[in-house]
Amino acid sequence: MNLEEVAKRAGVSTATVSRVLNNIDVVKNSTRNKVMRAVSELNYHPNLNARALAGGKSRTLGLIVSNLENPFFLDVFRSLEAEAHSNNYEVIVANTGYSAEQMVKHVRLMIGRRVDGLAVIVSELDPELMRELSHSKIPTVFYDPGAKPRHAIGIRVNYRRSIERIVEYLHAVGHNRLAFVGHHASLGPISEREKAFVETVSSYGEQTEYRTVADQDGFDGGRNAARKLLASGFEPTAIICVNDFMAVGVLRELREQGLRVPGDISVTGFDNIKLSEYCYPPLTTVHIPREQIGLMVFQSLVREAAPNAPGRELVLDPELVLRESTGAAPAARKR
Amino acid sequence: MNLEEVAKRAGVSTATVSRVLNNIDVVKNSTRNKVMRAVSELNYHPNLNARALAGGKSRTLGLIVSNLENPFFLDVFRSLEAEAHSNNYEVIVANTGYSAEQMVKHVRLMIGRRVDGLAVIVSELDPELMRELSHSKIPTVFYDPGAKPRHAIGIRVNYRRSIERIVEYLHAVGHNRLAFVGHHASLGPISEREKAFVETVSSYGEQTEYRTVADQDGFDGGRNAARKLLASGFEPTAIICVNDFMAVGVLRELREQGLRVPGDISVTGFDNIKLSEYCYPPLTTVHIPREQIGLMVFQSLVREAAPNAPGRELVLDPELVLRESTGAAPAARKR
DNA sequence: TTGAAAGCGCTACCAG
DNA sequence: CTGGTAGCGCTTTCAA
Repeated sequence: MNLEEVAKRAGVSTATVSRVLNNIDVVKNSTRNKVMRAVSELNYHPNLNARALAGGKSRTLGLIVSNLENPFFLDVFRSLEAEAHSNNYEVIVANTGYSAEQMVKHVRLMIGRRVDGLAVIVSELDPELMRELSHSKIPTVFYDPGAKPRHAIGIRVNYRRSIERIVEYLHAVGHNRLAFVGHHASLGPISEREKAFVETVSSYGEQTEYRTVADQDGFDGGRNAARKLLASGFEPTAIICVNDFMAVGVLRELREQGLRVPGDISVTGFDNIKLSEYCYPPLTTVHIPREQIGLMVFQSLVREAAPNAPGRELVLDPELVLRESTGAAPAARKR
Repeated sequence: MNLEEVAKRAGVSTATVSRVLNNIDVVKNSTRNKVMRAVSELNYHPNLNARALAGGKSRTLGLIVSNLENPFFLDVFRSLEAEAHSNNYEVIVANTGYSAEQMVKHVRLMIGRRVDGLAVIVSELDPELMRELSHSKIPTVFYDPGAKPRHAIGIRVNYRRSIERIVEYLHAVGHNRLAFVGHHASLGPISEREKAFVETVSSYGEQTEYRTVADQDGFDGGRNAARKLLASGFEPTAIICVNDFMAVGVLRELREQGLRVPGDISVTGFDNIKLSEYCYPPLTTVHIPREQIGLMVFQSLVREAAPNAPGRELVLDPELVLRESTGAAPAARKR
């Protein structure tokens, strides 16, 4: 089924059918109707591949994320998609699962598909790959939630400040043995959150101890991290998690070891995903506006968008959300 | 950047480049190397749209689901994708959010993309749409997790039996006021789980009371459902949820109303998503093997697959997973 | 307002 | 083993 058959049936040329299908309003109304009828009678669906090829654009955006299982990424996807849809764009998601191999593969796929824009929200960015990408001339947005934005695109979440607020708050209510739970992909120099943690805690001087652990992103990873932490002999009064997703895993391990939250240990998350309200106890966390991120990503990818060009630079400041997973440090506890 | 430029650079014809890129092993090794070099020097990425157009196939599968936020669907996606990848296929997901409009839109999009196969795992199947789809000649698998499989494709989860097992178990430990929490999309005649619930409970006769409620799929929906249920005056000894996702919402509402689980009320989920182990208390649920579903979907879509054709029909039987969210009915409680 | 025709980049068939 | 070339289905001038 193709344009030609439709054209034949409607008694017009393929050019005219194309015009009708693309809402080019030079077509006489009666002609348009004939075409429309033929289209529906034949149950015709334009071949998008041919369209993209001939037209040189796909009205499709690509989004590559590290872990769709983590609601943070899913939320960004949904928000990007919502914005895209209302601008008549589509978005294709790809999940790397933190694998560099998958990352390469999906980037190439996106290039192969000739997406009109690509958003890369991952932690495993390889410089070589970035070159390959920029070489492709596809408008791209990099956003590494575990690090500072690579290419200035006007989105900046102040992770450092967020962590500071968490630590300050905990310190204020008496916590002096803090632990940070990160995930592997956020280790190393790129981990803004972890760095911020270490620096902030260090600034309190000797009387405040800290430790960091890491495992995979996810429930299991959080649980393992907590287990390792507790097995290490360090007895934290509070555990700061790199995200809510892992925090839920941490909560479980604490529960199983008979530790009360926040009675014995306070726990904080990060992102403020829906689950952070529904887990037990509900998590104290930092709200990261995924909707805004999706919106900004769209706007920076699609030039034609940005209706009233809102400054292009948006710094998202932390908003601490206090819930039941945190409280005052246990008064007297052996060191 | 296209085949021709690569061909020119390598000093061969486009046909040869194409052969190399497609691993057609008639190419002399030295020639292949020249081409490979040109490809990487030019940072060439084949245009997949052109490829699909010319080749008549995309090696891409489409998957449409109701609610990616519900880990059940995400798991099916990941499993389908894993299987697809290992067979050199790609999969594109689309989320309807239970909206019929989105459903139509995405089906058309998939047809437009000329996917080589389409899996539709939703609750909002419209007969008209199904006609449109079958007209498109794209191999399709329908699988409605809330109903019985439409097109026999060899996957069948025995939902009825699963619900029966849950109810029997609860009844055996003394529960006699049961409630079912469903979601809107699973209402009506298509809701196998709800029907099974009603019928099973009814079979216990007068001494066992029951009620059903429904709300949106999700944490909030579960919570609302629980709230409505409790506000109705009915005092269930156990709440059977259509899936784990909603069950977590139910748990929260019970907690906020000061009801203990399972002390005052037992709660069950369905699917056995990861979260069911991590919520509090961990959910008694029924394990639904998403990995198998993804695998079967792939095999029924891609004929060339199914290496040792495993019978094509797989009935997945329920496996009850007992955890802490259920227990004996509270001994003496006012009716 | 409409039609004819030249590509878009690639595959696959036919020769050689 | 390699090249030439006819499409794949659609968009987009250019003319009429």
